[in-house]
Amino acid sequence: MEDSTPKKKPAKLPPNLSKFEDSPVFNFINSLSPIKPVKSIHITQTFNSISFPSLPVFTSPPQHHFSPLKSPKRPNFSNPSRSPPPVSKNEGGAVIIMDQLLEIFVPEIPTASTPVIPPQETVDSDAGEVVVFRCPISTEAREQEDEALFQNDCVLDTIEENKLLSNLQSGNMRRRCLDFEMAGNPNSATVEARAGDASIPVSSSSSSSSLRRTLPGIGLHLNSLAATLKNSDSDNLCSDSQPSLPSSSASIFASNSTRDQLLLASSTPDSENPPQESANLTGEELNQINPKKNWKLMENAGIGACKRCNCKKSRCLKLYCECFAAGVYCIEPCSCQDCFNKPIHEAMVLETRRQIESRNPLAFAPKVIMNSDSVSELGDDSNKTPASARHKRGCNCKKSGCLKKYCECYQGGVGCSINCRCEGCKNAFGRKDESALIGTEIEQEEEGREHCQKTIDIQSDEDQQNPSNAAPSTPLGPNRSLIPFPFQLKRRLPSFLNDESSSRLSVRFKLEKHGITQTEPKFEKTPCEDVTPETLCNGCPSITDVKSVSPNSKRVTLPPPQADFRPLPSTRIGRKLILQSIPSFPSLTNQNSGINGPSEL
DNA sequence: GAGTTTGAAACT
DNA sequence: CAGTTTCAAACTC
Repeated sequence: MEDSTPKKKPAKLPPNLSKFEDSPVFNFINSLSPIKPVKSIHITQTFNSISFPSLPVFTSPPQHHFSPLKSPKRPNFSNPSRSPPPVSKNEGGAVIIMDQLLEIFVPEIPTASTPVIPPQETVDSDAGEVVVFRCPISTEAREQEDEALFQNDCVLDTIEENKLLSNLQSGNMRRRCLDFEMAGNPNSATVEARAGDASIPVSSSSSSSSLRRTLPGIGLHLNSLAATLKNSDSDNLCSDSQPSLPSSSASIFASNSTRDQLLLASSTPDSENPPQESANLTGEELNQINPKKNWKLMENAGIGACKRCNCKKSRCLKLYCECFAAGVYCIEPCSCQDCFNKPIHEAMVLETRRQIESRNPLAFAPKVIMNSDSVSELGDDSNKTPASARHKRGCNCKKSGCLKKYCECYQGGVGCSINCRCEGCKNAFGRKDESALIGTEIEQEEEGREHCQKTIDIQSDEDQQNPSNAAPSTPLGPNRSLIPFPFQLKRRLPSFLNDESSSRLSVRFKLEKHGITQTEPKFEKTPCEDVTPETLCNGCPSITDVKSVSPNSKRVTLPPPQADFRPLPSTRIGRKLILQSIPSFPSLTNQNSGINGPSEL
């Protein structure tokens, strides 16, 4: 890490900086701040860097890329996690996420077998940096293996594939986010490539090996996988689902950010390891050749993760622009005019972002926030609508009845809350009036339920003890269980880890798989319903995306409401909303093995 | 694909 | 803080 860091800094940082660092004042500040300034600053020029300053909560979307929600399409992806992870969390989270991501690709592989990412570099550095530098090492090897396994798995299990696909889909966003970050990162060739133009093709032109270097492997990897899968299964899975799914832009954002990190991390490794590329790239290469085509395919597949804006007057420098709001650069597929949201205009983008944040520090925060309690619930079922998830500000719908994507709550896959000023709310995910009922009573009631559920989960957990179950601690578990993790991890790792939720996740997934778990009433009709299985829906998110960034953003990602799952009104209602901006306390204490990454960290 | 509707974002 | 305008996504045809 350090090696790379120094290189970067000199270039970007003013000469004076070093002096400052040495100054007593600087040292003092350093001692006070948990975050190490130097590294973090540098990580990349991405938005994130900027965002950090503002609020921990917001790791800016771009950075971690965490801009989960926006990717509206990805919402599914991101599972709502509980609390917004503080910036510091991200660091640890990043590592974890990586693992999980890998796992996603290689669902079957037992975590234990895989070497864990070396914790070394991590701790202090920013999430961004950490990710970048670290991942390369352990990740690659692992990734390759995973890939191979993955392919095999694909053949074996269709369902699994679907899920994977969904994940991959979300990957689009990641990739973009990744790109975005990359832009900031001097090291990445990608940036330059993009800088010239958003044209993705850049990568395509280069040879496969070169491509690797140029493009972040993960992003490509995801794309390729998606493409590959699509051919086989994707059609089945996503095509329909996506459209219907409410994309939570906000959630997407959050998820995105997380994803981005993942991508970034993974990407780095790829670049370093050309060899892997070949393996992964089969699909990729194809994609690169026809970026547009790929894009289209992905969209069709429901991958929708990729956001495309169509801005004409905002120059993509206002929140009107979904890309900008999500913390990602506009890319070729965008139909925007006079776009300034490109790496070449990074300074402007950052400045604008800064201004917006100055006006509204939460502007780039995930729009959908999770209730602290929700994690356990949601975490289990990625598919299900997070009971406690709610839109940060609430909507103001007058005519849509909160039943269309005009409504941010609906779009985010969450119910309306007392914060909403909507009229005639009919939000399928939860009406405002329902939330109004929120009371301690309900909460208690709910808790009772949860308690029961936990008991069940625990039991099941015990019963199923397998490697995968071990999963409780590790994301590696079954494919399904894995999927949700990445999102959750993003922002709230700490709290997340503490919960049993992680363990429950795996278990629950299994149960669901067997049809054992479902207790919740079915949702009337959610977008995803028709098509699919929960997972898919989640994946499809129109995105989860999260448009953004704050730690929350990660959380933001809400799974699109699932047909099968509808949180009981009581459930949702009962929860208190926690402003994500406030970082949850990292509860490192219990971390069990819950998650590989964290535990190791 | 063009036009309309809608509600968030931005502005006053 | 409220009202108005601008904007682009979502939606409809």
